[in-house]
Amino acid sequence: MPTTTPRDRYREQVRTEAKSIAWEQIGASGASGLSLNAIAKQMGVSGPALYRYFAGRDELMTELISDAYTDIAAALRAAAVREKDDRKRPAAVANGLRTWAKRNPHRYLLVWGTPVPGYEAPQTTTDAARKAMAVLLETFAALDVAKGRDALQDDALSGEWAPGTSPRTRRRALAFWTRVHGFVSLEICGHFNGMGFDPDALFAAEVGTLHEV
Amino acid sequence: MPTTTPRDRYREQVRTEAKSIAWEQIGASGASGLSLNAIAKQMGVSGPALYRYFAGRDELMTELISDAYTDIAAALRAAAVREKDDRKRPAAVANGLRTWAKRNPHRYLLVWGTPVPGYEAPQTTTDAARKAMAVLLETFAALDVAKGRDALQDDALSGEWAPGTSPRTRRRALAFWTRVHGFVSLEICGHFNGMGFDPDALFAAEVGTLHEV
DNA sequence: AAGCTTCTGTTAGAGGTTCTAACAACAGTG
DNA sequence: CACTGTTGTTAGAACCTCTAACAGAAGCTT
Repeated sequence: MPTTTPRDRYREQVRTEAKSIAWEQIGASGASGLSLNAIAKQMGVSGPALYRYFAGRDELMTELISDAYTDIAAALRAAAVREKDDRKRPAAVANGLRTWAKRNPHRYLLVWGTPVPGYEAPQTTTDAARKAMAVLLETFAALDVAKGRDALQDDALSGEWAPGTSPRTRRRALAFWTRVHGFVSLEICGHFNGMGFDPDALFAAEVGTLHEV
Repeated sequence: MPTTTPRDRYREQVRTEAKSIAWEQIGASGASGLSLNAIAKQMGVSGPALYRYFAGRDELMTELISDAYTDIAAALRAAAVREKDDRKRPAAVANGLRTWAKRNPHRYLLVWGTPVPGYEAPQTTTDAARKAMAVLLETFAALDVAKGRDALQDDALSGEWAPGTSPRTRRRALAFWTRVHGFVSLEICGHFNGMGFDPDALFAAEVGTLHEV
C-alpha cells in the first residue's frame, strides 16, 4: 500500500507545476525551446533545484511525451464512445483526433512528429499506443460483416499490434491512422497555408473514403 | 552578367562544405543538435568565423530546408518522368517519394515534419513547393478522362495552388500527398516499429486505393 | 608597384543553456 | 533531542549563439 506522505504530495505537486509550465514554453517556442532553467526561474526557484525532480531535460521531455500519448488515447476513446452509431463512429473518431490535434498541436507533434533525440519510450507510452490502436481496431471491428476477402494477403498486416482481429479490420485501422495522421500533421504544421483550398472539405472527403477500403 | 570572382567561388565552396557537415550533424543528432560552432570546429576554423558566411543558425537552417525542398521536388519529377505509362505513374511517384524519404529521413522531416521555430520560408522554398505539387497535378491530370463529377463541391479544393486543373485532379493530388505523407512520416519516425505488420504491404495497398478516389 | 578597400579570420566576452559538486537549511522519524 | 533524508542554495565546468574589436590577406584602383 503506497501511503502518500506530505512530502510525496508536495513532490508530485512541484512536478505537476513544472510540467504545466513546460507545456506553456513548448506552446510558445516549440520543443527545442524547452529549458529546465527557464522553468525553474518562472517557478521562482533557482536553476538546479529542478534537478531534484527530474534527472534532466530528457527525462522531463520523455514524461511530457508520455502524458501527451495518454491524452491522445483518451481523446480517441472519448470520441468513440460518444458516437453510438457504429457506421458513423469512424468519422467521429477522425474528427475527434483532428480536433484534439488542432487544440494541442505541440502535444500531437511531440507524439507523432519528428522524434526528439534523447527520448526513449517507456512502458507507459507503449501501453498508451496500444490503447489508441485498440480504439481504432474496435471501431472497425464493429463494422466487420463478412464481405469477401481483402485484396491483401490475409496475414500481411497481422502482428502483435492487433491480435484476434480480421484482416479487413487491420487494414482499415491502418488506413485510418496513416491517412488521418497525414492530413492532420500537414494541417497543424501549416503546410496547407497559402494553397487556398478548403481543408474541411478535403478532410471530410478523406474520411468518407475510409468506408471503401 | 554575374561574373564569379575567385573570392565568390571560395565563398561558395566554404558555404557548401559547411552545409554538408551540417547534414552530417543533423543525421547524427537531429535538427536540434545542429551547432554552428561544432561545424566550424570540424572545418578546422574557429567559432565565429562561420558568421561571415551565415547570418546565424536560423539562416543556415533555412537554407538547409530550402535545399531539401528542392531535392524533394527533383526526386518527384525524376520518378514521374521515369515511368512512361500514365496509369502506373502515380504509384511510381509514390514509391519514389517513399524511397527518397527513407534514404534522407532528416531532410524529409525538416521539410514536412515538425516546423523549426526560427524558420521563415523564403521565395525559393515556395517555388520548390509549387514544383512538387505540379508533379502531382500533372500526374493525375494525365488520367483525367471525363468520368462524372466528384462527390465534392467542384470548387472546394480549388485555389492558387492548382490553377487550371480539374476538381478530380486536385482531389487526387491532395489525397496522394496527405496519404503518402502520413505513411512515410510515420514509417521514418519509427512509429511502425514493434507493431509487427509488413509496411510494404500496407504501402502498396494504400497506393492502390489512389486510383479509386 | 603602392595604396586603399574589402573580405576573412582571430580572440575576448556577454549571456544563455545543461548538469555536477559542495554546502546550508529544512522536514520527518526514532 | 538528535539523526537522517530531502530540498534548496551557490559555484563552476563545458557547451551553445552571437557581437565587438582587431590583425592580416586578397583584390582593385591609381
